[in-house]
Amino acid sequence: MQDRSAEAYRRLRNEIVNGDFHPNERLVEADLAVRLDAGRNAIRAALVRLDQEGLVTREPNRGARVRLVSDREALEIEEVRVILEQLIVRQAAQRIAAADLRDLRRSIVRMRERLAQDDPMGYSGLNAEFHQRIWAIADHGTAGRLLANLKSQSIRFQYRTILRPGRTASSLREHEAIVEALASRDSDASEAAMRKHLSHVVETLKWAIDAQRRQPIWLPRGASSIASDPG
Amino acid sequence: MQDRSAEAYRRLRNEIVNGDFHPNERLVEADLAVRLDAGRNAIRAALVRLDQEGLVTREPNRGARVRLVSDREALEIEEVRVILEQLIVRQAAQRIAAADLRDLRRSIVRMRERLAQDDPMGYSGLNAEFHQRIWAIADHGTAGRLLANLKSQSIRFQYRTILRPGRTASSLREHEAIVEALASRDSDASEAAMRKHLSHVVETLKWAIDAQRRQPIWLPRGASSIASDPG
DNA sequence: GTCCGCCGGATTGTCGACAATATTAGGCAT
DNA sequence: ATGCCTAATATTGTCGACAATCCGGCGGAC
Repeated sequence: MQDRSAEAYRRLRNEIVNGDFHPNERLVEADLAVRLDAGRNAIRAALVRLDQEGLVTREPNRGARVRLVSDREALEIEEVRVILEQLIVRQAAQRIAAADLRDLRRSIVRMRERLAQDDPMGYSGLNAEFHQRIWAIADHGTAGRLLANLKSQSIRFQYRTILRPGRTASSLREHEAIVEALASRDSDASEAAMRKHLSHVVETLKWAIDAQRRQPIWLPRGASSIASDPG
Repeated sequence: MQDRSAEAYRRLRNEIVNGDFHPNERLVEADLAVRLDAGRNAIRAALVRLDQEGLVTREPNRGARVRLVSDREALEIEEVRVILEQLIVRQAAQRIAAADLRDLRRSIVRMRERLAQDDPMGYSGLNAEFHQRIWAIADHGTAGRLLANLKSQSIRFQYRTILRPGRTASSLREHEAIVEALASRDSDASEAAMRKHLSHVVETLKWAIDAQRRQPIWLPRGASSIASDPG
């Protein structure tokens, strides 16, 4: 593979991460093949990859489904993310260059704009970009890969955390603190700032999960409020 | 897949992790198919999985090779492992039951035997088992999965660390300290003991890498001292 | 009315053949 | 002898067909 299959993989992955499917929705190879204009084996290879990546599950002779990550697992993922981000920001503090710092500050400015325009969705995108920029600065391939993977698995939950009132403003302040710590090239301070930030993220995630428990909401791709198919 | 392919995947994975191949050795689909008695597509699926897992690399139209992890990457992996093990042992301290503690102490006893018999290889196996037991106690699926994956990637390096003189004895003492901390159900103490242990592991890894740089050794599957094929 | 087993459609798993691409070997000119 | 172009080989990528398996519905027994 890596020719047609890589294309199918990318497109399918995007659709899953974007939330184009219901949780637990069946992924029928033949359907995907026509929809993505690829051979069935290309689809198969893509599904194997996505399975290994944790985005879909495959059962023998029963096909693939988009994987539903449980509340508990979302918290686990976030726990791991916290410590990985701490490791990374610590390393970033030691390697950061002037240009990097400028980029980060620009990110902050743009986030401030989104906050002023009351655009939490736009803010969320910039937030992801901000963290990825730090990964790039740290240049820690292993940790970066793992973080990217974890993020893709839990993205459905991230969506909900956006809705928390007042969260955007505090998030911005925390980001500013991280940048200042990085500017001083102080690993300990950077890690502390990141830890503080992420502890609030975890708290927000718990809030989102509780809110979800009380009143489920989620209707992607025009469907009734119940998520999974009858299976 | 998941029928024949899963079998091929397991066998191939074992062979790679056991070091049956040279680093960078080519993995020709047809050859593997006859050797593992599986169809070529089963092999293909297995290679895709192993690629995603980081054990092999695949280039378009050029096939798969067992992945060579660099010295730098081995250190990165160990860094991540350190923080993941800390997270896990902390959680294990909160969940550990009497039976778990008994098992851990039994592990220690067996390790002591190996040390007395001057059997570092046997000790190394028990060492892996010891850590996995802690993962099981912590019951942190996400972190456990990541750790298992990282370990398989860096196993070639672990082999070399075994040879360090006197390392086994100190390792055993550090393990005992971890068990005692776990016995008191003290998360902070457990994390500290684990951190101390792993800092020595990292140090030993650096030593092994340096030793390797000075005098390369490695001759799996009857071959000349030069590792990769002429390609 | 309910439970059980059988049948038909839908979907995945496997195989073989062929096309596309890379790699090697050989020949020719210089 | 060296370097370049071409042919031959080795290997991967793709397709189609068929077998194996699962799922749901239907009818009969009680």
